[in-house]
Amino acid sequence: MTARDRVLDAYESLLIEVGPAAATLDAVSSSAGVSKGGLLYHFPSKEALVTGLLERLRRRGLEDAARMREAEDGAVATWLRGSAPPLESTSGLSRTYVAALRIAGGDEASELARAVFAEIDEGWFAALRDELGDPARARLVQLVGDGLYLAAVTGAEDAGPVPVDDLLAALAPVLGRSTPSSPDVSDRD
Amino acid sequence: MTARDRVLDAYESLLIEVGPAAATLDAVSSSAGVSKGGLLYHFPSKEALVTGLLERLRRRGLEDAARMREAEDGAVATWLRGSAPPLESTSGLSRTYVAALRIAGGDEASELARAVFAEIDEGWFAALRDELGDPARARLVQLVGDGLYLAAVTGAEDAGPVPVDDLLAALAPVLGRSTPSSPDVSDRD
DNA sequence: GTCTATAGATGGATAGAC
DNA sequence: GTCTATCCATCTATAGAC
Repeated sequence: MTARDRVLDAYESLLIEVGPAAATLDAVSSSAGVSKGGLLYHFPSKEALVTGLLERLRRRGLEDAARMREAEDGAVATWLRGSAPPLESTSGLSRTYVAALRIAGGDEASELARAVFAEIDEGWFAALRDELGDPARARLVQLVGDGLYLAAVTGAEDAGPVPVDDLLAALAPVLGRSTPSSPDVSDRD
Repeated sequence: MTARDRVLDAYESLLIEVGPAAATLDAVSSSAGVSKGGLLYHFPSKEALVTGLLERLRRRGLEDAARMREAEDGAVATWLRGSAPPLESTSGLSRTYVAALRIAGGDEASELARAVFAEIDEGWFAALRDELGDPARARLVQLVGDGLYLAAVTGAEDAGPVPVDDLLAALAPVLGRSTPSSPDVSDRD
């Protein structure tokens, strides 16, 4: 793994575990196993570090939206399941998303953050809309997933594993009879 | 208005508008129209300021849950409407909630923040559950509102006014026939 | 109760060796 | 490409006048 990625991983971890205030260049560099000077070679400023995180978020977010469209059990279930992130075990998008939420509205880079959030949210919304057929229900499902993400911000992880199945059951009247076992998806590779 | 409240108002505004990093004691005090020393008389430390904000959040949150139960158009509609906060015009709970979201997971006080969020979320959940009858649908509705709050974190305010009516319409199959025009609420003053 | 002035600590960033 | 050492700005908090 490249040093650049190790730095971003460490930055994410610190943002999630100790918060933005304690995610200093010193803390990030030592956590990543490089010196402060070494970090600043890869990211010439703290803003560059933030930008690097947001670029990673954008790439992973767009990839995720594409993956949702091809998921076996449908975009809706994939969306809700992915929105209830077990942050410890995940090393991918969920972690990056929650880390980025921590710095959203924090610094100068918030304009870029806003744009990236808007772009990937649009990608997710489009995937849900294309599966559900209409924008209103797509927006509804998206908001449920967003609500799950908010729990990561408020720190309500002690609420136990999120009952995604219960949510899908409660949503059933809205989703119609498009249960996960619908066989109308051609199997492509 | 007491100086203490003016300080908290200024702190909220700075958290929302410029973020936690720039919400320094200098900025808060000058924005509130007092000196730094004056601020530190009312709040002996920055942590005390954070605690003061969280106490205000707790009080307003519990009041809001009580108000939801008595609302004319029902707890669900009140919840969704209140979760789509026009931050500029509101001076009450929504503003405090979003401000607190900005510092959640930031400092040492995050343990208290977590507890306060959990408490008021429980109050909202109970109000929705008592109106809807079962916890699964209550949780679903609550998550939709939480999703609207997440937009305040990601900064997606340019998405236009949130179509609460569209959400209620899309949720109708879940909510059953408990339309807002139910006349079973006695008018008290 | 509110102010000014200042101490003490820490963060971001630069310079330059290796 | 990575390191150490250092500078400078800024933030929290204290001391003490009014």
